[in-house]
Amino acid sequence: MAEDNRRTESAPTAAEKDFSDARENLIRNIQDQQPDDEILYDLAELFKVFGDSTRIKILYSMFENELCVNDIASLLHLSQSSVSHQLRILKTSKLVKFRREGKSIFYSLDDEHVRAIISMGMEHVEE
Amino acid sequence: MAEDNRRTESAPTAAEKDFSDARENLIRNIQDQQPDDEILYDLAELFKVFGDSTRIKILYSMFENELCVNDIASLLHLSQSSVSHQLRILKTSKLVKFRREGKSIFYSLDDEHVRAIISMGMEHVEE
DNA sequence: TATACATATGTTCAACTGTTCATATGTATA
DNA sequence: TATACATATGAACAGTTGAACATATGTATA
Repeated sequence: MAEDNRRTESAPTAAEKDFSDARENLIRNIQDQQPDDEILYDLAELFKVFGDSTRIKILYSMFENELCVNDIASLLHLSQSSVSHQLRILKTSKLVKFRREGKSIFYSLDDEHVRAIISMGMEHVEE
Repeated sequence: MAEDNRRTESAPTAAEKDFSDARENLIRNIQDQQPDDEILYDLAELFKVFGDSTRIKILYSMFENELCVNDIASLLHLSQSSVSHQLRILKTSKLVKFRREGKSIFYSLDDEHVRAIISMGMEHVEE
């Protein structure tokens, strides 16, 4: 009952052992090189923001122009509330910036990264 | 009761009207230039795949190496099932490719776009 | 300061998503 | 072909999320 019943096959050969040792080393190296969980979490959060078709449409509409909430709402046939909610998310994740002019607030893409990320994604999709 | 009560303010000036006409033109131009909804939907779907920390970790672990399911599971302390489920999603969206070698299946990033998108995101996050 | 316009916020709810567990499929070898 | 290993799949459940609605805040002007 207490005997070793883990394998009915023969013991690993020396070559097999070398291979599996190398594999374990590789895994440990990757573990060490992997960025902190927190950074990868933030990275996922960033992409999550791009990962909604309403937000992508909003971002795309601002690709070359600054727009205010009502512009976007009428442009994309969305409710004002919905646009405002989504813009808040885009502001929070620093994907858009804004400036006030009288009663209106003009939104635009925050930096070139945003454009670059969208463009990269476009290339991948348009294959 | 039937009278026009929409505005108690004065009628728009000529300058105001010009501005609002120009604005409407701008909106129509953007509408025309906007890619098809279907493409923007696909784009959002693509980013949605990047938008999960488990999948990002998996992708990152394959940044420079091909790995098999169990490698990833032990590397990231995830269940085999979870890794397999996520790899299926990554396969479906063409972010990873794979090759079989005996009992194992080695996964790796599908192309340079994937690396580029992750790198862009990293730059944005690491500010 | 009352009114209209522009934007923001809070809440509720249905739909979606990732994980887990159990199980199935595929592959190599004794 | 029986066994072990590697991966895949299916179902159920908890947590998350976007949309809609009502309402609040901020701003300009009469």
